[in-house]
Amino acid sequence: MIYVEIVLENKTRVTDRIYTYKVDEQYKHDVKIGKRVIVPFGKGNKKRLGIIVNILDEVNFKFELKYIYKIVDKNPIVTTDLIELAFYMRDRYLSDFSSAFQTVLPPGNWKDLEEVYFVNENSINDLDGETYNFFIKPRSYEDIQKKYPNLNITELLENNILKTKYIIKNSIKERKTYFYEYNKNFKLKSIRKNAKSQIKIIDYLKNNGKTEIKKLLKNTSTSSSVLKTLEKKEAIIKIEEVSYGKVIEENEIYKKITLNNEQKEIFNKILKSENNFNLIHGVTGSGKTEIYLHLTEQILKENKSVIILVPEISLTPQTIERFSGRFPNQVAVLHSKLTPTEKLEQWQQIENGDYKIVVGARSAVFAPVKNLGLLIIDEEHDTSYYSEKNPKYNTIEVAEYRTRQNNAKLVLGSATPSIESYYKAKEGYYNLFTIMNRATNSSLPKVNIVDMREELKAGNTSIFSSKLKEALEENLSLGNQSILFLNKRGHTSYIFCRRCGYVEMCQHCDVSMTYHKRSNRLVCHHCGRTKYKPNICPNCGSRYIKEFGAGTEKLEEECRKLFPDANIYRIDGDTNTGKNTYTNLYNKMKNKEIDILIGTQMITKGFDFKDVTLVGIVAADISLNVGDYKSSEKTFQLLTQVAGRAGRGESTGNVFIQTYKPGHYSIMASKNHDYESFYNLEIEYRKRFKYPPFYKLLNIKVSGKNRTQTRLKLFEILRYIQNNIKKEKLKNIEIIGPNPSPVNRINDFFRFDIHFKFEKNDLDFLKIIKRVLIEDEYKINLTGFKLSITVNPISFF
DNA sequence: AGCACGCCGACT
DNA sequence: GTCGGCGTGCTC
Repeated sequence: MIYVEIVLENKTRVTDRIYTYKVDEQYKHDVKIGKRVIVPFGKGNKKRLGIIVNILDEVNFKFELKYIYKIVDKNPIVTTDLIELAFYMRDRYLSDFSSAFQTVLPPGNWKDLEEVYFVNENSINDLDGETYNFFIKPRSYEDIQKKYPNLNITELLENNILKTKYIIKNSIKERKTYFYEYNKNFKLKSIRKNAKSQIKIIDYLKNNGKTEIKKLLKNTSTSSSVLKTLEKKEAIIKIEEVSYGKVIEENEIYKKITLNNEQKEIFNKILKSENNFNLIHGVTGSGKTEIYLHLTEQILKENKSVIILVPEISLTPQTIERFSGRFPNQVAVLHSKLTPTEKLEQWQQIENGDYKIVVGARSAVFAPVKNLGLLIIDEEHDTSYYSEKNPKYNTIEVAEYRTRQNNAKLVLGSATPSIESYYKAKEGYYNLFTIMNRATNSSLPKVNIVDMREELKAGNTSIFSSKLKEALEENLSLGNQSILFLNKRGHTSYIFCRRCGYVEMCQHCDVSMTYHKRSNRLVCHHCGRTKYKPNICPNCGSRYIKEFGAGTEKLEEECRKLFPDANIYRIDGDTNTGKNTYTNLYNKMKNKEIDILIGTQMITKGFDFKDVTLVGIVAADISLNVGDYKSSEKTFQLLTQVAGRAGRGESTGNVFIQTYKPGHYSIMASKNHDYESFYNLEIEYRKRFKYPPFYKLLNIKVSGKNRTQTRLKLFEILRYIQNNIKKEKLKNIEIIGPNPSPVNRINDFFRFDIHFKFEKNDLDFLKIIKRVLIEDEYKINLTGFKLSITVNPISFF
């Protein structure tokens, strides 16, 4: 007897485990790991979709197992490597099986089952014509109820007039094309001489071979009924082929550039090194992309595949052009703007080996390439590499796992590496390569810091400092382009004093307090302490203390007032809706139809605007005061990236950073283009306050309709965890909470958090969490509650 | 999450 | 005597 272990398509935590089924003799040779199966499940033997993850010869169960109902796939739809990866993710990120598998399976293949009813061909006389025709196409129960509410389906099934089968709900259909081919074994004599059309078709197919139906009918000017006749006579054979739409336009060739000595050295070292993990720290414009392209070329020569990941936001036509322009017709693209069908088609073509290069956003790390040889993560510091949905994976860790599986090279690149990655490089876990100079010989921009407190003292309360205003005026008169950057995000804003720059901080934690509009209170997300919003500044006594939050829209308004003759263009989440927004923007910039471009993060990635000579960062403090352990890092990265947009052409760029905290180290370091000194300060802070990379973080969030009960539920969970920590004598685990979540209520659900800090190598702690919350050792009743676990959240709160 | 089972009250 | 409300417990 053969047994299979399967993972079910699932919505609940409770049934989220592996189930074992028997395999009937008739399917014995058909079972393979990675195929989907339909199985009877539960007391009602309701049919469920599952995927085979293991095949066994013997098992030891105290009860009788059930037989699988049916095998869905002819061939496995996922490789064992990727199944292994799904298991790894469930373990590492404490997610459920179902969503861990969702990420590695082809898009749209892991959904609910639906039972459909269709007619038995032999019973044509048992139904009236209309009903019979209705049931030629398989119909769902609801569709039948709508059309024929009084039809007795059960009786029709019993009498074998209707049959049923299971389909996957809303699954994506393959695009199919049909061809005809001449059957060589056909005896021509059986065609009558006066059958002109038939002969015409046969002659055509004999001369031209396999032909698509449309083309065949057009070129022979015949009708499809003739084809039907010939098909019946078996003179011609119908062939069905899956066809694919194109996602990438034919691009201009992107010329190969010879690497300079610095780039060449890195290229060679990456290829030769024993260590497969690499980090390239190169200033903006240092030519990292060119190194990627050369590496890709080399790996392709070795007949291996390449995955290139870029942040979703920078997956602009310009980025895609570079790769598809250098490697025409070899590049697949995966990102969120594709339709489900396009996604599936790209996926299938990658799986077929039609494409050896995949460019995509984070989920492309799971692309089913054959023989992975190189995985590149560009802008590796970007937060979009953290998944916010289950499994809440870190793309870099997954990439490490996948490249290790395939003995492939991993290359991370950034102008501002994340503290974690740079630390790993310094520890020797990654090879570290540093490029200090721009490849194009253009120099790094000159960065000016504007102290906004001085502006206020001088009586300037507008968004623009006088220095930035003057610089904009001058740049406009010279006919050059400018970018204004304002990163307005989040719904809660902080409170600060416009006169002295004072920001309300928590007295017990080193973070700024967040203003909650609803309760008109300031809350510390760290310890949960609150206080009233002050009306006068506790530091200087001024009344200029207030909620901060001017967005890009306001900025645009002010800008138009100030420069009525300039061409001003704004791009942010609100304006970036259409498919061609990026292309339009790019062309407008290139044609100099825009003088001042206003935008959020969007404009900082994936674009090279050669003629931009001035960049103004309107409010550098926004990301600094979010009250998170990563806020300094984020600010430094953002400022450096935005500043890097300036002066990529021949003339030197100018950058103005407006801030109320001119002395802050992340602002100082970005002014001086000094990553190293920023890193040295930041890593000390991380060490002292037990943050990554020295400690790991874990967040448990529970939400529920009732405030008190939700809070108590979290205390109950914590109690089990604490007992285990005590039992196993684990040390150095810091517990913060349960506290209300930053946004305490969403959709009438109250949310509470517990945060843990634990030593980075303490796997025992993770095992405790797994036992308590995933394997459910204590049978914690969570009906009515939602539970969410995040391992290594990017933002602690 | 579903679904079946079972125990209790209301109604024929 | 039996129909159905919903609380409880299980799913290979």
